[in-house]
Amino acid sequence: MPEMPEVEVLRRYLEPRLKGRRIVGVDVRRQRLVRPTGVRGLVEGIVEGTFEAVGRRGKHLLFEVGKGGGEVRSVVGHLGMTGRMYVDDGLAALPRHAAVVLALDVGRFVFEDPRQFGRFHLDAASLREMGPEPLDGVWTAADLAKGLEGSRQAVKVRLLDQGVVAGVGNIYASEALHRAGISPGRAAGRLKAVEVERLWVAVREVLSEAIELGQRASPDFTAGNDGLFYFGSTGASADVGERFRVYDREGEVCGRCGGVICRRVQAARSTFFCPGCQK
DNA sequence: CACCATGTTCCTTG
DNA sequence: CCAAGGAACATGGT
Repeated sequence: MPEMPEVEVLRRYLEPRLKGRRIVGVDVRRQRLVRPTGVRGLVEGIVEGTFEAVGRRGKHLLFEVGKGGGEVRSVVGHLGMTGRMYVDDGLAALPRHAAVVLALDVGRFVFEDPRQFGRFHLDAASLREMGPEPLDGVWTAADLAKGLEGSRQAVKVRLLDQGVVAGVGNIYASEALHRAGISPGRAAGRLKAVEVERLWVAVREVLSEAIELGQRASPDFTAGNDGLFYFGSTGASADVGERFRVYDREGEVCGRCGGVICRRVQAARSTFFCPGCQK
C-alpha cells in the first residue's frame, strides 16, 4: 500500500500505538527485508529499545528507537508494493507472509509483505538522495521547475524520480497530471512556467486529499484486512471507486471533458490519462 | 495459461 | 552523459 499518502496515514496510525512501547523481542522471518543491515545488526540495534517517534520521509517510515543514554537508532521501513504494518495484542495467528515481528512490552508489531519488496533496516543511506517533501511548506513551484528543467524525460516518468519530489508513485503521478491538464508524455523540461505551477498545485492537492480520505476511512488493521489498500479490499472499498479520476480507468469516460481515458506504458509502468483534456 | 500489479535497482542498448 | 527498454526481485489476483 505504498505511496506517500498511504504511508502518512499509516504513520499516524502507528505512532500513538508504538510510542513509549519497549521492544522485548525481534523476530525476523524474511531475511531479505532486513538487508543491508542483516538480522544480527537489526536485533542488536533495537532490542530492549523504546519507540520514541514514528516519522516519514517520502515513502519511508522512520522508527526512532531510544536505547538509553540518549542514543537513538532509526529504523527505516519501506512497504514496497504489498507491505503492511499493524499493531495488535499478539493473540491472533501471524499472517503467512509475516516478515518482521516485534514483541512489545504490551502487544506486538507486525510487518508483513507477500512480495517482499519492502525493507526494514538501519541503513540511512537510502534516504540521502531523496528530494523535497511535497507537503512540508518548504517545497515551491520553483523547486519543481528546477527538478524538471533540462530533462527530456517524459514528465510522468520524471515525477516518479524520488529525487525530484519525494513520495509520488505511479498512481498519484497519473492523477496529478490529469488534474493539471498536462499530457504524461510531454518532455519534462519543456513545460511552460504556468504548467509547472499547475502541476505543483495538482501534486499537492492530490496527495493531501488522499491523506484526508485515508484518515476518514477508519482503517481496520487486523491481520487480513487493510482499510487503506487501493483496490479490492474491505474497509474503505466504498470510497475506492471515487478515489481516482484516471488511474485504472482505461476506457471509461473522463469526468471533466467527456473524453475516453487511455492507458499507455512508460518506463514499464502503466500511465492513465485523458487525451481530451491533457495537452 | 496469460497478464497485470501501489516500488526500486540494475543492465543493456541506442 | 542521457533516455528508454527490459529484467529482476516474489507473490497473488483476475
